[in-house]
Amino acid sequence: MDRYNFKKTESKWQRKWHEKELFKSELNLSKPKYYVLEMFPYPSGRIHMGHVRNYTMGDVVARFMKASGYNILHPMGWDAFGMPAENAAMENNVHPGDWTYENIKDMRNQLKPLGLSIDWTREIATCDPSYYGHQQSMFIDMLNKGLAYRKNATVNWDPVDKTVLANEQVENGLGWRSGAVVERKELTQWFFKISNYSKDLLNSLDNMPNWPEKVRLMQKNWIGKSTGLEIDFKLKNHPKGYDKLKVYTTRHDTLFGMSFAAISVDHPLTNILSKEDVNLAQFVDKSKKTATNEEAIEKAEKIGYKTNILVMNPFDEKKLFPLFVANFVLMDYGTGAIFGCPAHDQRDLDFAIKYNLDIIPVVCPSDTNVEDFKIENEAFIGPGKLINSDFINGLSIQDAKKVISQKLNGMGVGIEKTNYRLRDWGISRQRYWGCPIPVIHCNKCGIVAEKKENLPIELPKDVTFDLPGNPLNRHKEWLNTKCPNCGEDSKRETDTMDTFVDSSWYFTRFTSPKSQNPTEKEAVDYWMNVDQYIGGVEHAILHLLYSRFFCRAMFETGHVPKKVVEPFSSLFTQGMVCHETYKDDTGKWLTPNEVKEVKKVHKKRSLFSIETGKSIKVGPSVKMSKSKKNVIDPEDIIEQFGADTARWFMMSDSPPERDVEWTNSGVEAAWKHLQKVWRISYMIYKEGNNSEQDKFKITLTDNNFDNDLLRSVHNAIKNVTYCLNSFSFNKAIAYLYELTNSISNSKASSGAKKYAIKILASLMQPITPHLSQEIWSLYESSSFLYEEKWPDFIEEFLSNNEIIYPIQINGKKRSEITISKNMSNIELEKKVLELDSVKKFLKGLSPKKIIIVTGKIINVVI
RNA sequence: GCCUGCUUGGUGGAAUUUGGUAGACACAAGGGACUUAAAAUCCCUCGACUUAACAGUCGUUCCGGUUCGAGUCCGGAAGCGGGCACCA
Repeated sequence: MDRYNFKKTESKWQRKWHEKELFKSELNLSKPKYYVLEMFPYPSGRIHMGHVRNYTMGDVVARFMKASGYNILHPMGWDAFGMPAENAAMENNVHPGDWTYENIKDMRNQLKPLGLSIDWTREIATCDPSYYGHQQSMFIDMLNKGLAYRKNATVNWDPVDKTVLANEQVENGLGWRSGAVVERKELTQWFFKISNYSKDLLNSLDNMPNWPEKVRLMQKNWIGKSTGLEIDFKLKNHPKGYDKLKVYTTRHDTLFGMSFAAISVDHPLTNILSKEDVNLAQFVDKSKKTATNEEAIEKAEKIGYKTNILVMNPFDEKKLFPLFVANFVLMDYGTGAIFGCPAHDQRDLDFAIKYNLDIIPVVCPSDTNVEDFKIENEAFIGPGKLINSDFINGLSIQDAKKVISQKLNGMGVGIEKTNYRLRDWGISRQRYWGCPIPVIHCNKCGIVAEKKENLPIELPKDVTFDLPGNPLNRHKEWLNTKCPNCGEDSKRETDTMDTFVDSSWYFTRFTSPKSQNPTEKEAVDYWMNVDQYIGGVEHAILHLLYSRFFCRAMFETGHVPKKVVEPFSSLFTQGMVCHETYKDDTGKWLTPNEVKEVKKVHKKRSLFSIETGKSIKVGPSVKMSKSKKNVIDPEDIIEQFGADTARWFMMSDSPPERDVEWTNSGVEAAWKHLQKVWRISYMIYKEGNNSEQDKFKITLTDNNFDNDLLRSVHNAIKNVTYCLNSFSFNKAIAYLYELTNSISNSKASSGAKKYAIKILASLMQPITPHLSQEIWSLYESSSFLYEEKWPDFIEEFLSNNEIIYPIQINGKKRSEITISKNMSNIELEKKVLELDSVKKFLKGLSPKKIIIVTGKIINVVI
């Protein structure tokens, strides 16, 4: 018998599928559609195991839904703009475009041997002018609708390289190349008005049952709706024309616990004051030497600068509080100013202790005496009754808020406001390798959109990366242009778009990838929405939220129908692929290929370096990454074991939403199992004569071996179908193991086994398409299993007439009983009490209670 | 720091729906069959402790609660991971 030759078989079927254009999607209004999409990859040049896992999952879904009768769209593209290409350009003196397209070619070649059912005719790359030109056109539409605008924002500024840094390029507050202390710098930048949709983006989350709860929760918190009060505080010693300070608070009930106020270092008042106050200016400079990300700001020591300005309590203008400029007050949230109530806010408390400010408790927990209630190092944020608070004493927090709000409102200094944490989306990047923002700066007309007939504004090819900063700023020919409005000399915008813009609409472009417009009505109406979107949980907030916003903008500018405002009907977030880490005696990381394991002795593993022969320390299993060298190259695995083995292993064992650990033994087990499936398939094929399969009737007979096999087969169909529908690929595989073992141990007739093995091949097809097709073709030489219908299970074959009940005594399993299905509960109780194993515990007494959960369990309470 | 999730044998995990037999299915390990031998394959054992055996006690990160019954529900703690707006 032939050993299963995966190399020959896999390439044979891939070739045939390609020749038949099996995976090409056609719009067909008479058929229900199903759009499967995995998050498209960044073309780094090498696929990794995370890709294998992601794309196999999508492929399993696509093939399963195809068999279930849907018209499938399953495309692939490249998220091709971004920083790595520019870094490569700087390091290796290659053009980012050449580098990117070379990588795309390599990755496509690595992806294809996986045998994915992808329609490659729809492939797109976001760095292609035929893609980003449409993005520019939609930007202009958004500009005209007021959804794109300019305002000042802070960036990470490297004062040595004189360039803007991404957050990931800031390491411990220092620029990654120069090592200089990074500063915050203000630039005028382009923004999308996502804040227009805060409410809608939040509320719609409640109508998305097929998104993971945790993703929706994270987005809710990110959008961060709060209801509070905007209070105008009167100031004393204020600069001219600045007699009021607007503060937003959600805790106006604690107003009488106030002991200071603070404004952001970026607050307009700070700017005014620091012109007169050298020390304040220094403080501001010092505070701005932090990266722009929230984590750095939050973790930095909370410091403040006391100004001469005093803030008045609106109810008692004799009560005056110092105004600080503080580094932890964010200009982007609320009004950029707070009032501090140290007793009931941890940050305020830390600040008050540091600057020796009053700490007045104003909310007392109801189970504590006012005299005993003390605030020490921990602020009290729980519920309680108001104390030390004049006319609101004794009220609940809720009621106190109401009273304060009404009073201040009546005085004309307070207004209730709903606030969102969500900020407008800053899309400007001072970089070359991104989609150019299609506007022109004219001295006469100001900001003017490029004419649509001039799109795409292509990136100039002849650029160099030998100087810091954006090469577009140095490219005179590209930079200088005529104003589309008045024809005068003017300059192009040199900012390019955030790559999240590229990935915010690619899924709509797949529906008509070659259209002369961003989308094509008929195609986008038919194919959208994405029925199943699959990708990493690290995209839970930004990518997914931006896409939801962008689709709303596309709807308002007429590019998609209304339903597309929520483009992803179901979302699945998959876990990462992990591997052990290895370090040698010098602390250097080693790749799994550089390590050899000698046979275990008494469960102790010993590993040594192939190169030096010295022993190796095994570290924890973490996400595969180049830096820790714990990577397995999918190409090697496919070469050694074939795509089906890689696919099978990736889907087995770990549930898809969790991390999976790559182990050699796991892959080998997968490989052995697929060999076994082939072996028994081939043996069964050779058994008896092949017209015997026609003689086998799918019905219960007096052949009990056949009946048992039939039961196994139909249970497997039921379970595998259920598992594939619910993304439980690991469980589906467990059931496939079970069915394989049943067939292999069965003494059924050869006709029954032939029937069983064909079902097995069908059920395995989504996961191991090549092997399954090869088995299928033993019997059905001319048909593609991909196009065959999914098998249905037949209820009457699922079980026999007996049922086994476990019996508990006081909730502990002590015995079991086998009875016929239709026995009454009264009869059952009697039988149970007659059992020796039950009598033993009863000791002649009668039980207090017998609980029978039909079909599940019996509990005897003594 | 803030938001969010996860934790079950030596290992990955299973226990669907509304709380109902903890350890399915695999891996590793140990033993055996076949073989001159090896590879491959097949069979058996496999949470811990007690016991000659029957059987029993404990056991789902930890502490506490609800229940006839808790891996599952509630309250608290610890450990590990993801995100934090310019990585993609």
